[in-house]
Amino acid sequence: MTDIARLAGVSTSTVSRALAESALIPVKTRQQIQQIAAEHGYVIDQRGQRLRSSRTRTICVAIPLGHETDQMISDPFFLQLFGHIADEISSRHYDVLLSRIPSPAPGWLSRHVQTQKADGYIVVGQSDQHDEINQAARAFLPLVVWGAHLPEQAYCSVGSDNVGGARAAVDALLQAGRRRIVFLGASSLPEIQMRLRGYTTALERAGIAIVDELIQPAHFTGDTALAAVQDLIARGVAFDGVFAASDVIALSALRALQTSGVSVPEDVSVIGFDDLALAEHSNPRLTTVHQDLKHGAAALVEFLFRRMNGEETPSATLPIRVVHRDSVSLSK
Amino acid sequence: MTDIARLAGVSTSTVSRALAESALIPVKTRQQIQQIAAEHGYVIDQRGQRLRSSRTRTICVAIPLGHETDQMISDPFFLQLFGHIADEISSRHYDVLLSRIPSPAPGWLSRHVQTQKADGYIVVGQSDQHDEINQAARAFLPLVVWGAHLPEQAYCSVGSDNVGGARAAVDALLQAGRRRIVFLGASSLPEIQMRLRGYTTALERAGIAIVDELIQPAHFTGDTALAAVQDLIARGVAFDGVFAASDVIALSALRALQTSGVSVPEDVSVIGFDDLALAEHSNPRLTTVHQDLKHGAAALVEFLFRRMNGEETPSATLPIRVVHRDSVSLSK
DNA sequence: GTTGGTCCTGCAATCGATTGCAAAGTTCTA
DNA sequence: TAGAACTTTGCAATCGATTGCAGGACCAAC
Repeated sequence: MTDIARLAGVSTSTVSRALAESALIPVKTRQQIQQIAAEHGYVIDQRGQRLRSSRTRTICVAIPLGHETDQMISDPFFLQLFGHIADEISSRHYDVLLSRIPSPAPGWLSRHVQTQKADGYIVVGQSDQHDEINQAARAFLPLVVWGAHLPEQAYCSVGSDNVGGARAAVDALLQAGRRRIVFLGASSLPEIQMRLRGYTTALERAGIAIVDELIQPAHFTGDTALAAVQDLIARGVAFDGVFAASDVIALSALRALQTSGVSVPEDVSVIGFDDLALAEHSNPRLTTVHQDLKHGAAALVEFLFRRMNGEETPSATLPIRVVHRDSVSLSK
Repeated sequence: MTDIARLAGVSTSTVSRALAESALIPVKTRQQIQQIAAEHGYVIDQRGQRLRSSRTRTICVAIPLGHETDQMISDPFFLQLFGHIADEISSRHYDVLLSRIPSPAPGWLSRHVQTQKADGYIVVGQSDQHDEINQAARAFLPLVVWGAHLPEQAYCSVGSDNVGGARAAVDALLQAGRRRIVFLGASSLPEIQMRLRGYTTALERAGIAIVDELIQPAHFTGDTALAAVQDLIARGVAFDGVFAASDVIALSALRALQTSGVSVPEDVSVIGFDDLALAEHSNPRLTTVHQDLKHGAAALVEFLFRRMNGEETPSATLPIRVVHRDSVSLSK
């Protein structure tokens, strides 16, 4: 900047103000200086600018992986949500900083915020970090979370109606005449826990007893789901429906059933959760619960920017709907 | 940091050195200072650190969209590649900064580099910015590009064997007895141009004339592909095979054919390019050309880090293979 | 007691911008 | 023509770290 100042025959103050379109500098001078800067390929160094002005024009998207360290960014659900978030942020001319937190140590979020790398934070998935997020949110306003709405939550969250969605999913299976319905999902995660609650509620309302054996853990990567279903079949456990807590898990279940010669949807009907792009193209096409990630991402970013302006925002729960395709039979 | 220094009864120099694990500070003092910092939740402010030390520990992934401004980050191919890249970068404990460049102005890359926001750059797709990238690469070493290997290329690129892959794809259709093969793709992009070259080469070798009418533009978003295929059918143009320059385009073509009552693969065989997760789950399952994005991403990041250490790296072309599924018949 | 060597520690300069304040220059008014 | 009012400019402090260099403390050897 000193060089540009010398070339323009003014001080760095004037250059700084000219490039910032300050009204203090007459339009003519402003244009001259901008011209010189452009000719010499000069752009403002973000390092200095950020230090002095404390604004980074960057949003950090953080993914805590307290529950399973090996989940990757390349997970389809995360990528699809992240894509929409990134589109929203970049259309507001902010940069997107992506941070994967493999094994969150106590205080990680507060510390991360303190590094001043970003003006606002979007945390994707609460993992098992509810308390940590709560604590960070108390001292730092521009923070929104994708996930479940939990009791005693001090932060702003946006997420789908997990309980209602799960209930609708199980109802769809019940309507298809299914009675012995398997639940596949990792109930250590808040969102999955709520889907499990929807599952039990729907069964109870239908007067069907909960069978512990039919509730099986399954991670997002899908491998454990495959094993769980194969194991059920091998042990001769009878079931005629599967509610998978995510589409990736559902696709694994589909594969396990098909390789065991079980026909879907006739012998066993399968319903997923998420409605990823994958679901529409699977074979048979996956019946699933649709989460509107595009609107979810828009809401997250909208709330975040309001918070960066000092405004408070409420949490939001997005409605969901069942998308009927071919993996659930119409009736038994 | 001043506060920590006061609390520890030392100078900021000592605190800085202690937190950086400098050998100048005795282990005991070092631990004491780290202890105090931890207790008070102090972490080094990146703004100051970056300004002073000129290292950001951040890699920027930039996507120039000179060819079609409306392509989004949520494009499945990009997301899948980006996911792998982000995994590689974050496993090296670097942050990932994502920058979408909707309408690249001349000099955008050099300017971006000058802002000092990142230590290295990965440009995904050359778009129509070959010259721009060349120019930036001359002054800035830590820059690698995902894309085609072009003549007079001054930068390091990693990409698939587009010509060979396309030739193999068309050969697969020829072996299935197909003779009137449609090409769907936006030939303004270098990578697609090479796939088009592979297409023409394969046909010429088989002694089949190139029919201009069968070469149709189609953007990555897929909508134009749908329209193009519908248009061909409506105009009564005869064809028995489709080579789509991407899986997303192939899936659109599949949909257009199916809604028109054309059976795949019997009436028309379809082959794609990319082998996204989508391809495996489509109906019929998509025969396509597999790009090994995981290894590609690993190579990109490996090369980038070598370049950040001042080393020169060559460009790489990854081998490719046809994955036979159900959208191409075995023979006519 | 002097010299020479280690081992620690802190002063002060530096990275590249932004901005409050004061001064200089210009125009307007009485 | 003096004084007020306004416009334009630059000085210098500041943001929060890092690091070369000098100096102090301590010890051993002669």
